[in-house]
Amino acid sequence: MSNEKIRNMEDFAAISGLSRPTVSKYFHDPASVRASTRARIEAALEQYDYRPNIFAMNQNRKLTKNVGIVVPYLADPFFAEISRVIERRCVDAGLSPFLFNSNGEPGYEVEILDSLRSLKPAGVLLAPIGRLSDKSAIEAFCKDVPTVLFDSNLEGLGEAFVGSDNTSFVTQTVEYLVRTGAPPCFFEMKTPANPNANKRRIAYLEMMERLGHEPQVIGVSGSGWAFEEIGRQGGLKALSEGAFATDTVLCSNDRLAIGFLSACYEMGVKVGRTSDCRLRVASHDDHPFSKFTCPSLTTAAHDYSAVSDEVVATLFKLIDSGGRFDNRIEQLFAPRLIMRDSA
Amino acid sequence: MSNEKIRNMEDFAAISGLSRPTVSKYFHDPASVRASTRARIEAALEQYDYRPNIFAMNQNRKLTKNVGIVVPYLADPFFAEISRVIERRCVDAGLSPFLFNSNGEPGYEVEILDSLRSLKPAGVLLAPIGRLSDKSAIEAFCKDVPTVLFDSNLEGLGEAFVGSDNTSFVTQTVEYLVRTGAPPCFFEMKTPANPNANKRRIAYLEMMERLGHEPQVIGVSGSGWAFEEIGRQGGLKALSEGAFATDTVLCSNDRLAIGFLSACYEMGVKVGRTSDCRLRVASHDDHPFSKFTCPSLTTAAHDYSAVSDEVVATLFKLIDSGGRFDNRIEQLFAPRLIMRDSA
DNA sequence: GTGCAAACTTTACGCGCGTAAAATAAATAA
DNA sequence: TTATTTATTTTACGCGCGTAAAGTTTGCAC
Repeated sequence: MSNEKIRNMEDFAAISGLSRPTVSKYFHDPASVRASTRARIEAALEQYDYRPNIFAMNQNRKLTKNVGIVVPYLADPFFAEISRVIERRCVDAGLSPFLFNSNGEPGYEVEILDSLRSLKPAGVLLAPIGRLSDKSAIEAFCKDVPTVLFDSNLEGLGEAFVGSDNTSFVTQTVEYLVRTGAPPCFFEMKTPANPNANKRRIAYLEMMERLGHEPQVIGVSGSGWAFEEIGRQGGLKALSEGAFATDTVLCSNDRLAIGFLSACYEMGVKVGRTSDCRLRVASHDDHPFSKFTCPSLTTAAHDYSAVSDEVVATLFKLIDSGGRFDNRIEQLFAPRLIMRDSA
Repeated sequence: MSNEKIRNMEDFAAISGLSRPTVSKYFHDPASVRASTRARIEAALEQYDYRPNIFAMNQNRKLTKNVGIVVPYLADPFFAEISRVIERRCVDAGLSPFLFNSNGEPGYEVEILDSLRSLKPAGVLLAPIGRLSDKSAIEAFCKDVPTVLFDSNLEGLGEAFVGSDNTSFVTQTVEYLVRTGAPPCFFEMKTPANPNANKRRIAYLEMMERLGHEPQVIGVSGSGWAFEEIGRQGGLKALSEGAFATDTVLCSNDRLAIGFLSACYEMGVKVGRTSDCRLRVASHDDHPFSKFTCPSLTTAAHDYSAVSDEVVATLFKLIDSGGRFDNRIEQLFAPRLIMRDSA
């Protein structure tokens, strides 16, 4: 590395013996310049490690290379994990991802979208908070900025949706539970924040009917995103009231199940599929911690990798198509049953 | 909202009947203009919801209002939580936080710092990966950008460090465990990623000596950030070998303890402080999930709120001081013992 | 060698704002 | 009232780059 000071692209172009517009073109798309030119630039880059000023770049570009990633609740390892993978894919594709956390607060979600607007992003990947989201604000945003929704589908919003097939989650778990024991009761939040929860309840009811069993939904009260605590409190209450018609409980999601299992433990209710157990518990999501619950949690796993691949691929397609699709695309991925000790 | 199009600050200044430099000054610091002027701008702002172009703003400002927040592993809810609080504090102070996740990869940590450099941030809050971090790269970065370290202290790097007092964690837990039962064995990773782990082991050894008990450190193998799995595997091995000299185990951190508890459960080792239990287990961090383990985990809690307040306050002081302190500041906060069922 | 397209250079302008300097106006103190 | 401080306006320049247009060179096929 030399010690001559490269102050701007002008300087850098000079020392690499090229004109500034050519260098500018290279940074816009390295493949757009001749191989020999590219080599010269890259050699100079090694020597002087110049980087274009991103503010000046983005100021004039009609389309920046910025990508916004917005998740509803980053303290949930599920979102931490998926946003990590998405970020990486964006970087690999030469885009600059910016990660934002709505933290379950619809007002903050809107604020994020507002500040995202001024980043002039090429596209945005948005996992909305859900039921409580300010849909008209999101709709307005999607009109201005090419947006792909993921995780939670808000009907009609954004150019595309990529997520997991909620029905298939439940179909698989219910089928498994019925095949191997008693038909499950369904344990969920009465007023879930996330629309996926509604799809799962409906799928449960349909599946139970199809299999000829009486469904039983136990809705616990509580709001917000402290699902574990809600599951625990609801579990303590339901267990002490003997609310479950069968010995099998299917939780709407793993975080609820984590709380429910802690309630079972506290009340001395042994969970598992062996004969000495009083309850079987299963759930959905394959939360990173579900392997470490006591007992380990039987659940249905999102196809993380497929979802994140597809959500990024869809965004790239969207950007290439100039930010609009003719028709809104919906892509659902099938989950996979993970059998562990709890059911 | 009117439908006249405000294209830039020029237009906006015109409709609010002021000059552009005055408006510019307002956006730089609202308190720097007369109250009546401020009112006029804010009235116009309501009507036209103009926002300055952040790229043009940052291009010329010697000091931007950007703040970088870098955490080593966002899938750890501890970091998700603390970064959330810090982000919020920054927004409230009129700064623009940008959150980055090193994901335990030292190479990526350096990449993040590189791209942060070009954001020209007023300051950076960095929780380094730790032992594996590229210290010379971080040192070079800290020379260029005012940086406050938090969570893990890399000696001498950055202008300040804010974190929890690791010694106090261990002093409190060991004291409690000894007072209420057998002296603890210490369960940790052989080659921990995080320097805090070393401080905790040393504190354990010192405390045991002070109390006149024979220390026993059980170091489990494994690397990376999958602490739960490492704790589980190490736990299974240690339990089956009967490696623990006493009936009390103190884990270096909660994530390890979560894995260890799942190993205990799997092996039918009952954990708790009642007489029918074979093992007591305690730990450190008060991980968001430690309340939901089976049994719930006795641990020592970071003073999240004090740490995040102080880390942000320190950054503000640093920015006000022009990016440098005369002497490197270290601020440690005392943890608090959280007694639950596991010990 | 001719012809031609692609790549490159030169020139020139603009983006939206920061910021400095000098002149003017307004608020405050005396 | 006058002097003084503080705000504001005017003017003017620059930041680092995108990008368009017109001319020049290069590589390549024939």
